[in-house]
This record gives sequence, C-alpha cells and structure tokens, in this order.
Amino acid sequence: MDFYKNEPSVLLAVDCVIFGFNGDSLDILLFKRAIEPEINKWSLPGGFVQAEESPEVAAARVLKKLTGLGNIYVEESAVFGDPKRESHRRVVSITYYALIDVHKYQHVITDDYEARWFPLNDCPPLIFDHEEMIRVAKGRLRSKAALYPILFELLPEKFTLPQIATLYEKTYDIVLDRRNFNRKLLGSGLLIKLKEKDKTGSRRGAYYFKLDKKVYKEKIMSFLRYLPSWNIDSE
Amino acid sequence: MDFYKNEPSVLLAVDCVIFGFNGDSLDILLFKRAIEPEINKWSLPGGFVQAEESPEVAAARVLKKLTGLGNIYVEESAVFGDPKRESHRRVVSITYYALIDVHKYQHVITDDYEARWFPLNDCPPLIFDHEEMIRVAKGRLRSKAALYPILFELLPEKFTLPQIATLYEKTYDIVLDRRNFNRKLLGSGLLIKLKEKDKTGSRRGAYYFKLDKKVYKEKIMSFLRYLPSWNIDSE
DNA sequence: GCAAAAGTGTTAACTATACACCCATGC
DNA sequence: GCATGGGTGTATAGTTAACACTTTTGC
Repeated sequence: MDFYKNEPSVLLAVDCVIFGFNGDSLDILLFKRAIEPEINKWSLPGGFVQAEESPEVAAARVLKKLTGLGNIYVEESAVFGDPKRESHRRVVSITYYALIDVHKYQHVITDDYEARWFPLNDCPPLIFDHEEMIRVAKGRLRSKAALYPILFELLPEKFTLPQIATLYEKTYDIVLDRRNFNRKLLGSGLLIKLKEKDKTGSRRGAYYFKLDKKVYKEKIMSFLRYLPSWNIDSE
Repeated sequence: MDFYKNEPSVLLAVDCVIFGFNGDSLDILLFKRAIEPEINKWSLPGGFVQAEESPEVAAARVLKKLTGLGNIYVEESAVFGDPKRESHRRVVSITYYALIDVHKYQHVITDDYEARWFPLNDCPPLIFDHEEMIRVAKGRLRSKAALYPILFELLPEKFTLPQIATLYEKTYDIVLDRRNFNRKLLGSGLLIKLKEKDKTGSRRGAYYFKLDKKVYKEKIMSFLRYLPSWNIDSE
C-alpha cells in the first residue's frame, strides 16, 4: 500500500506577485519577511502549502491574510524549483500573480507585517529568486493581457479613459496614441459611460466608465479561436 | 538552522503532455503505467522530481528516457496539487507540454514501456486527473501558439504548406482558407522554399519548405510588445 | 483523360495608424 | 483669460476575408 516510498519529498511553498495600479505606476506589494531565514528582508508574500490544502487555496489564503481581499483575480505564473534556490533547505515554490484594486486594499490593511507598494520597475533587492519571479510574472501578465482584457481587474469600479490608457502604457512600457486607444476601447463593447466625472485629474474632468460585466465575462472566458498574430515584425 | 521544521512536505512529480503531429491528427503520446498504483492503465508519462534535480530537469529526463529525444521544446503547463488527486498518498504534479517531431521519435523507440500515440480528441480514459492535464495543456499550447510560431516544432525539417495548414486546423479545431493562409505564411519571412517536392500526398506533389532559423528564433524570442487583441468578438 | 490535391489573384471590408484641434473648467 | 488635461474626426495604409479556377501528374 505504501507506494512511492523511496521518493524524496520537498517543502512546497507559494509566492504571490500582487500587482496594483495607483493611477500612475504599476506596482507590486512587497513584505518585510517575518520569519527566518532572511528575516526582515524584502520579499514576495508567500507561505507553505499545508497538508490539506491545494496550492491555489494556499495562495488564496496568503492573499486573504495579507490584503484582506478574497475573490480576487489570481493566475498561476511559474514553478521555481532549483534545488539550490534556498540555501538552507529545499523548497519548491509555485508563484501566482494577483491583480487587485489598490483602493480596496487600502481600507482593509489590518496586519502586523511591514508592507509597501513598489513600482514594478523600481523594487528593492529581494531574497532568493524573488526578483526573477517578478520578471516572469510580468511576462505572463503581458501575454495574458494581450489576449484577454484582464487589466481591468486592477482598476476600481469606476474608472476613466486616461486611467486605462496609462495602465496599458505602464504594463507594456510603451506610449499610446490616446485618440486611437480611446476609439478602440469605446468600440470594444466593454465600457458603459457614466454621467459622473472624475475631477481629480484635471479641471475639465474625465468621464467615469464602468465595465459591462456580461461582455467582460464573455471576453475573459472566451476560448481561443484561431488568431496567430506572429506575423508581427519582431522589430 | 532548521527553519521550516513544522511544515508539511509533499512528493513532487512531473507529468508530460507530449504533442506530436502525424500529418493528419494532433496526437499525444500515452503510456501504460509501469508502477503501482494504477499499474497498466493509460497515463501521461511522468516521474518524481529527485533530490538534486529541478522540476524542469526532471521533465527533460523523463522525456529523454521515454522518447530518446533531448533538446526538445518544453513549456511548463500547470500545477495539479489537489490534496486528493491521488488517493493513496499526496503527490503534487507539475505538468509540462512538449512538442516533438514524431519522425524523430519513431526511430529511437527503445524502451520496454507500452507507448502509443492517440489523437488529442480521442484518448482512452486516463488515471487520476491526467485528462484534465491534457485539456489545460491544449489551452496553453493554443495561447502560446497564437503569439509565437511554436507549432513548427511539431514538423520535420522539411514540410509542406498543406501540412502546416492542417496542423493549425487540428490545433484550433477550425477550417482555414488555404489561399489566405498560404499567403500569410509566405509573407511571414519564416519559410524558405526548397526545390524538392513531397509526392506522398498527391500526384502533383507539394513543395517542401524549411524554416528560416534566424527569423524563427527572433519571432520565438521576441518580447511581447503592445498587442491587445481582445477586441475580437467572442463569437 | 480524369481524379485529386496544389497552388494562385482580386476585390471588398475592416482595422490600425498618423495626425491637430477644440472643449470644459478652476484658478 | 489662460493653463491644463479631456475628448473628438478624418484620411491613408495595411491587413484580413471572401471568393473559384487552373495546374500538375500518376493512374
């Protein structure tokens, strides 16, 4: 009955790359590590997968504990399993990335960890291979966001066109033509224009929009049809 | 020094979804399982991650052992870690998908496992959650192949236009207009036309092409620029 | 000579790009 | 009234999509 008995076992951890968008830069949430080894150094939030827990559930647990948020967008990113990635003991880590609305986060901050948002392109040195985890997660986010409009998960309920544009610019490190981008957005069927304006960014104010939830779900769920776009010149 | 000592450990396995294209259907390579439990049932090829081995290396080892092939295209697919996914003992599996040229495989068959190619859409019942693994891997393959021309990894050195078209049709379960598709291919800069013809498929014969390796590498490696194509109607 | 697959050309619809000005408002 | 960011229109180029016939050759 005891199959596999000569196989080695490993500790299994999850680490989360939590993306947030403050309206200006694309940020990730980092924590001062609360346990040894490498205590008090900046790191991705993580934890060990418990005995009765799947890795996804472990990631959701960590996220809930550290951000107060449940029901957020989470995707598997990659496994980091080099035998030497932690020097003391072998730990294999599954990384996830999460997209959260920073405004929701702000209000639920209830923990005794030191946490801080850092711009994606300007993070402090991190423990182990956590910087590599972030690089990979950024790539995954870009790929996914190229096919599905998931970046809206980073925005609040109500958002403006300039906000979306800035978000895409920061995600892909590009500059967009706002005229063309607005047209594209408005033609996507994803947006519902509200009467209200956001006056914080300018005197004139920018109209708020909200997502058309139904259209959004469809686009998020839609299975991939044929769309090889690898014809694009790789500059 | 012994941090983490109260954390549970798990057995870590890799399972590989090996895709192959025989010119007609997109297939995966399945094996009659050689160990208990579930011995002699069809399953994905896999193995345990060893103490001094990273998961990628474990996957490469399994692939090498079962197909004789090294240096093949492998991508991480997803982690399957439900605590109950194997009933006897907790095993967390990292799945990879590999793209191989079935012709190379044929000639190196040197093992005592029972192995067989099955059409992706017509597999026998598999152990544990292996059928789900295949579904997920297929989705990953589709997503990746939508952005990068990786499907060429499934073709031999020399291939014909109708072969590529069929491959795309089988991958996405669609029917293509061969005129438009051929034009797109020829305009991609990926193909070098050879003098020789493949006469096995028709009396007239179809010209062989080979990949322009340089262009191919560029396109495979190219980092993602801005290309949200989520405007597409989700039918 | 005919069956069977390979290969090619044109037009119309659509999508993406490039580009510059007016608008609304708070101060 | 002016500075600031928000918003819009149009023309062009490029890309995709829809469509049917001719070519080659083994039998």
